[in-house]
Amino acid sequence: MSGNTIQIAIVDDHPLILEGLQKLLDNTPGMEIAGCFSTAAECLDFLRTSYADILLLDIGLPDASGLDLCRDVKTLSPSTRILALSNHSERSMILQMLQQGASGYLLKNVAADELVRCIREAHEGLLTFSKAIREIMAKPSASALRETPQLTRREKEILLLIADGKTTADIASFLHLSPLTIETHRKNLLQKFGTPNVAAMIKLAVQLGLM
Amino acid sequence: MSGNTIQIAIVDDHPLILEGLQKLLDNTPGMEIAGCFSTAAECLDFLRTSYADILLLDIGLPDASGLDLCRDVKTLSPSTRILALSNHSERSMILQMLQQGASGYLLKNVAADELVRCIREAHEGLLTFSKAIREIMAKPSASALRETPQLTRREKEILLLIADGKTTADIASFLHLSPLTIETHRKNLLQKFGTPNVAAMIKLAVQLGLM
DNA sequence: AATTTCCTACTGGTTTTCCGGTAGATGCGC
DNA sequence: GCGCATCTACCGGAAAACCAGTAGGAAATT
Repeated sequence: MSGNTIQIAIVDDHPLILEGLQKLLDNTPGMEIAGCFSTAAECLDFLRTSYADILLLDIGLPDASGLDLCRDVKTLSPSTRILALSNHSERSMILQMLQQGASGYLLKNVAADELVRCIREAHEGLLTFSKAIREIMAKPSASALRETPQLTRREKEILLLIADGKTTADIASFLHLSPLTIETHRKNLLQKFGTPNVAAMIKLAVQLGLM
Repeated sequence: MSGNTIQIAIVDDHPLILEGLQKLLDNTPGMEIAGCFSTAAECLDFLRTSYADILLLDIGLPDASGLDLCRDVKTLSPSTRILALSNHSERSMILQMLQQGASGYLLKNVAADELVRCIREAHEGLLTFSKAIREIMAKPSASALRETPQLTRREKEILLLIADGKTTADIASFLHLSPLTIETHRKNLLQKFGTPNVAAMIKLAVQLGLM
């Protein structure tokens, strides 16, 4: 697989960036470009037959979302470390890429030496970020500060059970309560979240980290 | 607020750890212990009247979940940087703490100099982790590799609308399709996710990063 | 050309949720 | 002791979701 040089694949639909990265990394000792692609499909094709230690992945590709591609790459080649490259820096996107198995996240305005450092760290099996990202992530996010409905103990308990796919009757017998009681709690939950039905409520609850 | 020394608060229900941290940090130049607490309630009380630059937060407290406390602290004192301290190192917990606004995550077996480094970095407004955590996070997670159901374009589209709280009728008129068609898609979605109802499906979908 | 997948649409029936109330018991804080 | 929040429980009815099928046409793949 990997010799003593780090094999790097790059996927980015912007030709200039692709060229720039290619030149930079080819002239860096210990690193080697294994392939350059401008679409998700090409990139996945490559990984079906060849190997890369690191994949620099532009998450703004035209033919697939960064999240999908990240997941697909990890399925195809779990040991390839993915470094996400992006122009935007929304916390939620960063967190989602990490959830999908990315090993790091860099803004595209990253300095050359910082990029090289991040590739090295990712190759050593470490999570890594450019400094700008570390600053953004350490700031309290608006979404984290979004007021979470104040739930009672019972309500939290029932919320979890609902999210597990239990029906009112299931929950009632599980908690040894009347189904009517559970219905009341369910009703209050929907009201507190301000959502019209459980689908929207569960989405909100998961995004707020309540599960 | 903060002078030239970093004001540190600690909350941990394990007396030994509390003592150890206290001794260590009090003997570190540039750092000062602002308060030590063994329960979430005490900690929140303190923050209502006093200030800390950094809060070392044990996420295994008896009287509140780490996530709840993190959220409450951030609401009470948004500029306090939270460093999560924990014995367990599940990816999902780490991601959730970050979502709630934590500035870093350390395992309790962290070395003294690493702890000091992390506190300094967090105080500078940077996201920071102990090395063990960076290793764990860079590994492909089981949950990320959990096979995501293969959804068609239509199904993804409808999944998002369902998660937004739209009813079958809403979606049908929005997409100019028969409600019966939407029902079929909904049914297929439930089957592909293997969930008994939308509540469980939406939870899974959000956790898989599909939203 | 043949096969598979996807999108569309339907039948008919059961279960569950959703909505609008009301209301007694308990425990907690002021 | 009084108020407030919480937990419990109920009614009746409308709306929506859920289940188990069938089926034709379009599009992509082989």
